[in-house]
Amino acid sequence: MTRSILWFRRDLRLHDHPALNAAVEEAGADGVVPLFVVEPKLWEDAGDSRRRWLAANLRSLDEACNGRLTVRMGEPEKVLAQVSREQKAATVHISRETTPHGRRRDERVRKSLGQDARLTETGTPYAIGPGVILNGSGTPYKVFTPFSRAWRDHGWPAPAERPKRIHWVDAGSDDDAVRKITEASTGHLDFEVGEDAAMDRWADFLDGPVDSYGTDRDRPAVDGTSRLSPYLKLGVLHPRTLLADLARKRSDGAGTYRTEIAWREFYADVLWHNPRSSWHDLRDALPTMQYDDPSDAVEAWKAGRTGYPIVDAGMRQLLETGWMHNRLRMITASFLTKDLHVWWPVGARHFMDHLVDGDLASNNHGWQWVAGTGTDASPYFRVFNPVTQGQKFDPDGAYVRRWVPELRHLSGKKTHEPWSTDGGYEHDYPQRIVDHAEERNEALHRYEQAR
DNA sequence: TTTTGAGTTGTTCGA
DNA sequence: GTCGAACAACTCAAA
Repeated sequence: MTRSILWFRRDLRLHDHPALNAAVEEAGADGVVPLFVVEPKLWEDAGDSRRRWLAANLRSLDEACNGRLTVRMGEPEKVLAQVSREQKAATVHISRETTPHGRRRDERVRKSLGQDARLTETGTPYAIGPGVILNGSGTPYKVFTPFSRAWRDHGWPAPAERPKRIHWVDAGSDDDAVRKITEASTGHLDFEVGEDAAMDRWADFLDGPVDSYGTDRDRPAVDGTSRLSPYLKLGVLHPRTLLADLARKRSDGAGTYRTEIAWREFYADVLWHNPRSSWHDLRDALPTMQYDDPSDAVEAWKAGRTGYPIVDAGMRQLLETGWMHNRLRMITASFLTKDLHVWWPVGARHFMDHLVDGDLASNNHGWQWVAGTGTDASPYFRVFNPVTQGQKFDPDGAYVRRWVPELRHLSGKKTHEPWSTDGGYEHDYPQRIVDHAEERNEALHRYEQAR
């Protein structure tokens, strides 16, 4: 008897899944138990969007496993020990997890399995596992560009073939876990659920939009980004699959898109080497920086009522859909940190609570990049001007009009400055909560003091 | 070891 | 409207 368990975590797919292949190869006719463990704390902390997205994709994965997906609720070290005993499984197969929580959890599981079963890691959610790419001195890169060159030169394996036959074994789900997933999976989602839908979206993006990605990705009113982040978050798609297809494209846009994948890999690598950086400043460059406590202004920011159209449009897109265009993530993050002078984890937490694609490494290091505490030792005087950004990247105001109905009577550059337009406020759009020019100076002043 | 060039995504000012 | 320089000085990576 060599039945094996495939413990799904951030790898909810059947294509290009090395750990699945390892499980199938080992188990053969004795079968593979496809298992998902609902961890109570992670489940509660995920936020409605991400919980719904996870639940819906689990139901899709269950279908792909012929209805045999086993879902259990509880602490993984207990659940895995129990299921492996029940099934007399020799091996629990996983994709290696590299987040702080995942690393601690998997170590606990390894201990709890003891002599009864092995925990075998095959692959990671990344093209190149975090920790692999090192510079000439044998230490981790701290700057993106040299990392991305080394990453590209290192290369990655071709996608793994999906096993031809898989003998799935249902080990029996908890009623409680099934009920939680069923309940959570109802309601609207802005993204098509499941692996087939992810592949379709990728094929559509690859068949055209990717070629103009270099410019269109900065236009929030245009559907010019891949919108694959929710799938990558749960491993419904693996970046290796994307990279293999991109290698057949010659366009500049495809190159830019590959660089974005490199950013995802870079931030995972940074987190691997600096687990504390998820919620603490990566660089202690601003030790005495003065921050303001969260106040009504932060609530206005969260609600999309700052009086700055492009900021409000982004924040409302987040609340309404669980996703925000990347250009808006920068603009809104700059507003919280530079215009409201609030410490970045406040904003990072809000994003994690609402983003369907909320990923600790990418989200929190992205926030630190904006706040000036992250990997980029670049000028602290980089303060996004919400009006200039709006006029540059949403020139006719279409994005603002889509998310801020109070401004639908405006068009063109005026959409971004209702205060200088007759009738700009006739539909009760809020007045600006701060003066950007003043707060920019205040931010520069505080940075100067902190250095 | 020392030196040198470079660093995602910006803004403002003045020519 | 467009373009280049200045912002101020630091860390990193590699020669």
